[in-house]
Amino acid sequence: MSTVIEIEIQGRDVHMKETDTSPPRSERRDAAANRQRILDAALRLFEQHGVEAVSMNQIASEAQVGPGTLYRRYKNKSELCLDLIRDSADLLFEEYESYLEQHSMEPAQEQLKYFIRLFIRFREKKSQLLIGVEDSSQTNRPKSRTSSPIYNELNKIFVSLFDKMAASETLNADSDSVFKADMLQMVLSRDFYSIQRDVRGLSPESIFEQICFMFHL
Amino acid sequence: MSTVIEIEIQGRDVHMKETDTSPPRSERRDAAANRQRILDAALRLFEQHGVEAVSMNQIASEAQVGPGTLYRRYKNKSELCLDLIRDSADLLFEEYESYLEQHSMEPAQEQLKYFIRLFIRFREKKSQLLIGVEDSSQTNRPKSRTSSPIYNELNKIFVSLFDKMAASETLNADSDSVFKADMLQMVLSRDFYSIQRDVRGLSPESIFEQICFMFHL
DNA sequence: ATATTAAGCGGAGACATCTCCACTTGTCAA
DNA sequence: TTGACAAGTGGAGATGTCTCCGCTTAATAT
Repeated sequence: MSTVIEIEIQGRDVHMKETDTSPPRSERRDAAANRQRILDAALRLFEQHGVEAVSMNQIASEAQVGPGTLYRRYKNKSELCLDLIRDSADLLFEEYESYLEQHSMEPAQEQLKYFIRLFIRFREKKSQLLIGVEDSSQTNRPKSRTSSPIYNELNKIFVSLFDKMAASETLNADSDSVFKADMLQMVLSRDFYSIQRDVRGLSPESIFEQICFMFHL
Repeated sequence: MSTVIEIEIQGRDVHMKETDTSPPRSERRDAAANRQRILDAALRLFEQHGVEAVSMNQIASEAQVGPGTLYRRYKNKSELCLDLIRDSADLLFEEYESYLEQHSMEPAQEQLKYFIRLFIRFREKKSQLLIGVEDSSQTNRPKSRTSSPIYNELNKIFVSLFDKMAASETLNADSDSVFKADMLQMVLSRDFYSIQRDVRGLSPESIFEQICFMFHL
């Protein structure tokens, strides 16, 4: 339990500043260096060969650390991708925040449409890494997708938007916002999105329109 | 290419009769015996330890064949599960056919609802094996889910039903039946269904109702 | 400076998937 | 029967994921 919390804290430290000698026992300097080398190596290999084609072993040896060291930080490739995409994801949320501040009076429907558009752009730009995040490797299957922090952040946003929409509608039936949100995320997930894009041949714009239609937006 | 076709034919032979000495060069007797032993072993192990916990190696050695022999027939565990579930799936489709014959005049909407109910029952009864079918192991990822024969059979049914519904509606907008069908299948897939059932705590009935609501049924 | 100590390291190895290919064995035609 | 041959076999091994655990070492207290 405490372990999990500490790792969480370390992760945030790295994202905040460089020289941070605050009370909660900072990350060892050599460990930080290794972490950076891992991230660099992973990014390089991913760009060169594609996320799917690169193995954890390759990353480890490219970063000149043992496999154990790599797995110590990242339970699997999915978590590694998550770390690599974290900054972009934060940017996505920030962009949405700043939009919200300037369009706080717009109907929730429009806000939702804006966010969906934003997310689809994100998906297109970071497709490779996002796919990496989404398929958790076999061993820790049990919870998988739903447990990803990004999934939950997104879910919170969608639920609150659907709630707002339900509240503003005069006659609304038994629509469950959580169900709707999960469904929307399913539709925006790799599994569905890739089928529509690559198998069915839809453009991102068409997909957006179909989604809006299905969710009455 | 020809290989694929022949395997297909052999598969059907086994499902049709026992002693079938028809022209297209039947399956060797010893091979058939092995196949049966594999199926038996797999079913036994799956029931005892759960699908996810059983490895292809275990199945092979339990069936007293080499790993190569096992993989010769089934590219992965997913295909093996498919073979084990095939009969039940056929039954599902047959049950639907016979329903259709007796309710051919009902609105497509009702027919669709009936089929969804049928499928949810199927899901509940065969959850273990169905999950096994749905997650294709890593190596042949590219196409995965969409390419499963069962996925396509289901898709055909859903598309035709949505088409029928669209036709009977006087004012219908740009609703794409294929998109809807894919979406419905997504919602009935392991990924989504399990979340709703196990994480969100919904009962099969609630899930059914939510689905109907979301698809205007 | 030095000792203490837990974070961090790395690689051996358990176990999984899947391929390859030299060998065996039913089957069929002669 | 028997020989030819394709269908079928099995297991070694390539490659991958992930764990375990004894050793190393940076950070802190003395």
